[in-house]
Amino acid sequence: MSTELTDRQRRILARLVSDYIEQGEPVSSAWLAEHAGLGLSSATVRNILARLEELGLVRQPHTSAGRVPTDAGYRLYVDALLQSRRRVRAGGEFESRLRRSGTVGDLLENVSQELARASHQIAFALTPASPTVRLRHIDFVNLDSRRVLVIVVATGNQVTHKVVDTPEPYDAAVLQQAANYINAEFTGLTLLEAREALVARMREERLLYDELLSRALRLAQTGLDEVTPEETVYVQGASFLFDSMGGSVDREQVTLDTLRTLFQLLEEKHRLVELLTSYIESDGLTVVIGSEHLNRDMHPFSLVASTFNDGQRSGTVGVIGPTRMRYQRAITIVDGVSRAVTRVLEEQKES
Amino acid sequence: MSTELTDRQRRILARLVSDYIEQGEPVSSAWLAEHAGLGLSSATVRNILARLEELGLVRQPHTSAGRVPTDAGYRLYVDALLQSRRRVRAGGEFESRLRRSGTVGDLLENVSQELARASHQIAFALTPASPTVRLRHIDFVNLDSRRVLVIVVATGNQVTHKVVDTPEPYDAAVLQQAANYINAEFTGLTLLEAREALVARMREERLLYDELLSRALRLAQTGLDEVTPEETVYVQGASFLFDSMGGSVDREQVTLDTLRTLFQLLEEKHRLVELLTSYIESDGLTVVIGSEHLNRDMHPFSLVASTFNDGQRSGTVGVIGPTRMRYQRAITIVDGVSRAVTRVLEEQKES
DNA sequence: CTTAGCAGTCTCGCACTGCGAGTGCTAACG
DNA sequence: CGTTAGCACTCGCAGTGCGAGACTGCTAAG
Repeated sequence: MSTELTDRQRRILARLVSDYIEQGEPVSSAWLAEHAGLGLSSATVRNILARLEELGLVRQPHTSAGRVPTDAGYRLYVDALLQSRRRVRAGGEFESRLRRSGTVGDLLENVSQELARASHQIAFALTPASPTVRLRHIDFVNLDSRRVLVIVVATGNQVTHKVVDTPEPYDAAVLQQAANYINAEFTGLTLLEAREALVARMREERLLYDELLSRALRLAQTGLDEVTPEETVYVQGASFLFDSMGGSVDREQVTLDTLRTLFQLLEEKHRLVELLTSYIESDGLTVVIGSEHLNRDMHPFSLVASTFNDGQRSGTVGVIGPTRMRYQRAITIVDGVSRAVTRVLEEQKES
Repeated sequence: MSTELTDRQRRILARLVSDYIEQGEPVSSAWLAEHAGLGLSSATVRNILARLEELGLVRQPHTSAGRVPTDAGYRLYVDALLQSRRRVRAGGEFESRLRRSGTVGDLLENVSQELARASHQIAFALTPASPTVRLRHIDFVNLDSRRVLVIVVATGNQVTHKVVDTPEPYDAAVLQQAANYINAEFTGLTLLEAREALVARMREERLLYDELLSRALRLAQTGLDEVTPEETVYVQGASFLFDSMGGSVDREQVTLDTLRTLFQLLEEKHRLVELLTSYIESDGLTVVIGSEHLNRDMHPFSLVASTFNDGQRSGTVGVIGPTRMRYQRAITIVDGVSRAVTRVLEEQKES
């Protein structure tokens, strides 16, 4: 592993991986000799392949078959891609559609749809619960004697709501007052800051013994505590996964069982979020290939993701597909979309 | 088809269907002779089966195989089940969880989860856009000079929101006033009624030339127009579908391709809604079997659904599975859950 | 109408085979 | 010493043939 590859080895490997990705069949030495562009005979190529196999970069499904990349082989290939990456700006038509989405939710939904459509793979977009999201507006609606609907609007026009049980009944006027108070005093703070400011204020007000205000404050606190904007995930294009298991059911590494497991994973939002957030690298594009995943269920699959960040809100967009994935394509698309998202968010922040 | 079946034929058919459902293999005449409880020889059973086959109720996959029900066969079986139905009250633990869900959305999500869990099949719950839903609360949030976030709370605590473009800027005070006005005057009306009342009021107010109020009213109207609570669908348990294609890939009628098509259908919410709402019968339980579906893509599958209705809001819950489904079980579960939903909604309406 | 018996049909699993693809090795070559 | 031609060898794969087993439909007798 530690051994550096010669240039020739690298080129053979690259060709092998990309041909295998396109064709889906083990690549033979003869084919490489003829098409790799180096003037080599198949015998020489065989020697090189044997070496690559020793290094764990390729393997043969059975004795008399061509070579197939291992996850490590894909890794080298992808790393090379990432270095010589050209940046492509996503279609302007798409970006203007993004610009038109009113809320972060709409935006991410559009993103996941576009990603799935363009990459023909399963796509996701999420924005995790962020401590830097700021309060924009709050509202209380009286439901009955013991329950109040709390509606919180955060930056990004993210609307969340929750019904909270209250120990004592409130009447509409108090609710209105509480909302007005918070909206006047605390908007622009992060949710955490708002909560702290609220607690501090309550301590002061206690001294004043203003019963009404004090109760309003208490309610406001409960509301803020419970209605934190959650992480939201949008997943699109699940049906594309079926493409990855071509006609030959048993030959491919993606079996019905692994597919099923992945679907289960996708259905449990919290597990999915956990998985994805663990890959949010400091910045930029991440590719996780097959067995590099910590999660066993993901071993047959690769993930191409990119984080976006406008300083206030971060998030991840990307695609999931079989390890035999068109990485070049996926990387270009994900990168382009992610940049578009960042641009759009930056713009909206200014306004 | 028009011919009435004899009692014996019915019993044979019922036994055949239920055994096939349990075992998944074509049922032979010998097996039926021994286990059907009628004191008949296999030869006699064969005669009966031949007759049932003429009637299109059963068929044999190949010459020397046992019989398998056709969709028409399932239909007869299910109709018999529906007549002699015993009602089972769903677990109280589940019902109390339902009761705790604050909004209609939460409730339906809980329902779909419970249905999937209990039936081991893909489950859905939806409430369509309903003209009888009433306005509970409205709120406007200023975003920038041209955009306003409108938040509508309807009965059932259904919160919907949308960003609307406005031709002219509003300032916060106007928005506040507009919201207050609508909340004071129009809550309790259906959305349609509210809209009409608003238009009528605008005509009056125009005469008064109160610029501020008139603009507030206009905004309110736009808001109500655009933010109609949409139908929402919750789907759970998609991964259970994989169970329906047991090991023998080619024998079963559910193939990879049909599965794929169904997944595509499930992903496009609007198509799914269209499909499901078309089955909302006047009342009660509906079972749609295989080729009875209008939609070709649904032919390999059956659907068991039940509508609920609390007078104000209607909806549908149910499950989807292969035509070889445990109908008895599915019907009991869906029926129980649907009744539980109705009860819970009725209770909440009173309070 | 029912039933025993029987011939006929079709699937399934198994073993066998020939073919083709592709490799690894070896020996010769520049 | 790297490269290459040649060759023997290994396997997977698809096709074939065969026997066993499972059911049926039919017929003739009860």
